[in-house]
Amino acid sequence: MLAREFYQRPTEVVARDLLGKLLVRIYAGGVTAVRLTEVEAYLGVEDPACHTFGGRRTRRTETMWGEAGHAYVYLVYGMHHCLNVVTVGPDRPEAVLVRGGVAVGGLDLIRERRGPKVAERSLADGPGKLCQALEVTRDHDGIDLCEPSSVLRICDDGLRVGEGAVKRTPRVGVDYAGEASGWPLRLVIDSRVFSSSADSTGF
DNA sequence: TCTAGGATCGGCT
DNA sequence: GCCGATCCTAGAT
Repeated sequence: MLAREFYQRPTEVVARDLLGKLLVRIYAGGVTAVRLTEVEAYLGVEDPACHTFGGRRTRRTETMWGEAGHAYVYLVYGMHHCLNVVTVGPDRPEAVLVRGGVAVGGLDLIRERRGPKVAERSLADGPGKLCQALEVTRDHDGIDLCEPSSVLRICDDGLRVGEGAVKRTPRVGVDYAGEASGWPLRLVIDSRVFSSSADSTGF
């Protein structure tokens, strides 16, 4: 399990280092896990795309104003949840949006949540899908990812993601943010590198 | 109170 | 590629 210090670093560094890590969900029915392949950095009060831009502090965003290493979960479009991890520290309301990953553990349980017809690579390749796959809801807003008993945690299993494997692009769905919508704060790695047939070049 | 719009997804063309 | 679903949040009145 990643320690608090991991999250207390600059948001872009945390985002970069989250790629390849395991997001693990522990619940009554078992354990599921997703390896993270897509994240976005949201840089707080100076970032027009961020929920806390300009110092906005509301009931929804309260978790972002707290300690690093906690989960910030909110509802978008009235029906999908989005999971973020809070970074930096108190009164620096920044976060990394977890946009997608590859299901690697508890596949049967994930399929129960996502449906039997969904292609394996599509089980968690979007922020809403990932939350559905791991049964993450607003009930988890504010939980501590560093607490040993936490039902949601992020682990390092030793996989190393080489710099050459990381692609940087503008963030998705933030056209309203003007110039900031073009900032290259979305980080992705090719999920195919995790298939058994791929070689490990670049890692 | 009221209202506009959203850090998405899946089905249909 | 387009479009509707669906409801909460934030900001305005």
